[in-house]
Amino acid sequence: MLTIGKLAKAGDISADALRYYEREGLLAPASKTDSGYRLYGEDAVRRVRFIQHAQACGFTLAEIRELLHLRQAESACCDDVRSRAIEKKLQLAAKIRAIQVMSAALDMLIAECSGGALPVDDCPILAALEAVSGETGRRS
Amino acid sequence: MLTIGKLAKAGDISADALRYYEREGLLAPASKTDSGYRLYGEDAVRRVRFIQHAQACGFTLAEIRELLHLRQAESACCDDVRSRAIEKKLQLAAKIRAIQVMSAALDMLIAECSGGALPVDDCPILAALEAVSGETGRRS
DNA sequence: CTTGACTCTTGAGTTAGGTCCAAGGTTTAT
DNA sequence: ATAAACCTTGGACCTAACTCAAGAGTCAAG
Repeated sequence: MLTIGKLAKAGDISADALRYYEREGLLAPASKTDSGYRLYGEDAVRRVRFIQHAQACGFTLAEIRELLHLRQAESACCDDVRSRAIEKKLQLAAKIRAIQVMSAALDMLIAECSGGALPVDDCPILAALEAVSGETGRRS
Repeated sequence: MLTIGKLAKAGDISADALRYYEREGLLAPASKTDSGYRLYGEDAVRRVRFIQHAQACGFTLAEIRELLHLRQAESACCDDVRSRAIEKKLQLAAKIRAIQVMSAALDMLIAECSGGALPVDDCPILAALEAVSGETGRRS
């Protein structure tokens, strides 16, 4: 049995975070000592890894809790898990596209500005940011 | 002169958000009536647009405040603005790469699972999430 | 003059995933 | 025996960009 400190070290995570996971329903200690110390089994190490890997895949803690609950439910099948993974992948792709849109907008701004020592009053980037959408920095 | 409600409508933003921008030092009203109502000039519409466009480029409000202050500073030149844009573009690229790493991790999980009606106990995705890093779902 | 729409200030709440702290009890090592 | 290291609970705090609520004052139209 591991105390919270040992588990924290084993999982390279803070004890505070472990208590937070418990509050969030992700990881409960196997038991407690008479004095109230949390005691974790070896499976807790695996569960911490699970949480960390799932986080690295972009799942939120709420989603991870669902995945863990899915594992308990006997009605659930592997497809349920797989579909959640695919859904998350779609979300990530959407996020990437959103950032790419920002990046493209920035590209246009950067392209307008040769980047001299012009005073800021004449900066085409600032002008473009102020202009109505779609208007170019070109002055007629 | 525009009251906050008119400006809000013109900029398609809430009056609360405009007051928030004021607190954050991004947009102050030109004046106030005797009774304390905020009055904005036409330039406020342009400034709201500036903020919105800059946000669409991924700048935070704190960064936008800097851009606006830069415009005031006479020591600043166009290059200062350009370098901020380029820096932001690098940040966005880093964010995209981080999400791509997540996506690739998800890909590996999804590939391991043909997605049948297997009970979750045998789900290779859940197994892989629990495994130590680098270990595949293959059982010897 | 009244009604309804608008605005004011202040302060708190939201999301997510924690971190940090205080005051005190417990265990372990010397 | 006692000091160091550990653990407990509860709550405050953090970021970012707002949103919402309460209670009071203001303004325009009918």
